[in-house]
Amino acid sequence: MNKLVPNYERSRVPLYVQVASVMRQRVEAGRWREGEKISTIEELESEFGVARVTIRQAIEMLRSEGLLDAQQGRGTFVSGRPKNRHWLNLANDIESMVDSVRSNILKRVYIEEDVEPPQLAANEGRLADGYTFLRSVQYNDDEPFSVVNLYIARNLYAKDRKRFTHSAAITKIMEMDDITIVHAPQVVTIGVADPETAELLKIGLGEPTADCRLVLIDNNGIAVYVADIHYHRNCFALRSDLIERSRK
Amino acid sequence: MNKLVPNYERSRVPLYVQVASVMRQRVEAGRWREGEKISTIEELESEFGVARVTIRQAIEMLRSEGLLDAQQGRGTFVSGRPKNRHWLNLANDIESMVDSVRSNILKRVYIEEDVEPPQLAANEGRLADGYTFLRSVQYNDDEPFSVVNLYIARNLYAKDRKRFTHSAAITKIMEMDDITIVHAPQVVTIGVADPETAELLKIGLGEPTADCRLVLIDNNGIAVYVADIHYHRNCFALRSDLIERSRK
DNA sequence: CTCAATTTGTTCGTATGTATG
DNA sequence: ACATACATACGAACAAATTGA
Repeated sequence: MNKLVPNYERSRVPLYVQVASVMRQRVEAGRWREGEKISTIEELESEFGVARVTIRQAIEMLRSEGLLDAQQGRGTFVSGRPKNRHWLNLANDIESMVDSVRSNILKRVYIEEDVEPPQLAANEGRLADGYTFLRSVQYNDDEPFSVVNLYIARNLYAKDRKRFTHSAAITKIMEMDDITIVHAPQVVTIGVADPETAELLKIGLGEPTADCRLVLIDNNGIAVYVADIHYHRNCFALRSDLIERSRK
Repeated sequence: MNKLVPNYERSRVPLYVQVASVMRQRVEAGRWREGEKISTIEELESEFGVARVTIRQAIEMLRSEGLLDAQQGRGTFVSGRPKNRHWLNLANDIESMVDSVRSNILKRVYIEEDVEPPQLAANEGRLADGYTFLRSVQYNDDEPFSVVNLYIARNLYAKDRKRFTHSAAITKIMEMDDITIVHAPQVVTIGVADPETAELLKIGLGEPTADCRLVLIDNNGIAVYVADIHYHRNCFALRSDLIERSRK
């Protein structure tokens, strides 16, 4: 008993929210199947070591998400599964990256020319003379799934303002004959939503996101494209095959 | 004003924790430099649209983490940066994967023979006759950074119980002459810590983790190795180069 | 040195949320 | 449903430390 209280101390999130997280994962992973009757409140009570009301609050949360359905006298049943899980596959090579963004619906929310340059890591090349900053949001089915914060070298942007304003920059850049991209370092980490990102992705402040940093470096060693992309964690996945990858 | 309250409604995490997350990220990203004086409490109050006490609670959180130092009459200063960020590089090919786990310090916490087989996705091969389940925790500097839940085909495990019990399974399998691995599909997603994982990684229940699913498929199409790995989000990073990758 | 401005620290009262039994 | 306890959040007032005119 009382298994969770020490964890509660660790995370500062309300207990019933923690309990709800675990139960949500059980539904999602299929440990609790759709239509199935889950454990009674009393069983859950003793399993999690929390009070009855706390379990009820957690169930209420999942009920409002459409995952559970509690019926007096009968029990609590799984009524649905979370949607939109991991349908986005982050690209592993530049061709599929270009392919995947070609058909994206995006909305530019902010553009500013001649901004402070981004900070570059050791392997991310050298700074261009100046940058234009673009922020856009990608939508799927009217739901936002990623926010792109992008620095493009000023001279590149100047070549086709209109195009960069209305469609994905990476496609345009790879099509340019006079630019050769020789490196494209990418780093994927887990980050937290800042106020702007939270607002655009419609998630809570401080909630986790999949963060992707992608830089395109031309044959002069200049970082002509520097992107910080925040993906909604529920639609993000990165698939690869370690064997196909290594035999070349 | 009152910018955050709608976000608060979205996430159910205490407001001061949300504010602390944002401020922590500012320190980490270098927007607030080490030694620098940050905005006054009153400025933060109006920026975040929350009460004074809420800002103070957030600052107190970061103070206890060693990131901020508030001095009466002077202001609040950045006193350090978060440690242990992204030092683990998830492998992109099987050789570096084997290399990286060779020197790992791990602790087996649970072994069970003849368990229920894991559920396999479409591209993850066919089930072996039976499986042995192994759970281990990886440590770095006495800090846990990943939990590995592993199913090994029973016949493989039987070949060298001792070895599988005491060191990394993947190394052993790749060394075996009579087994040829032809596919190694890997999927990386963002998950949440269940009670066992939270306990082993010493994090809060429901906190995000980087989840890696790795399957080794032999030349008969059998999934001989099925791993679900949960990484501590703070030490996880996946680095690659989209260009080097695509030219082979 | 003193004074005023600035900034963090502390406390009160109130309201609501969370958790237990 | 109820009683109790504690956490969270607000607004406002006042105290204490620091700084510079």
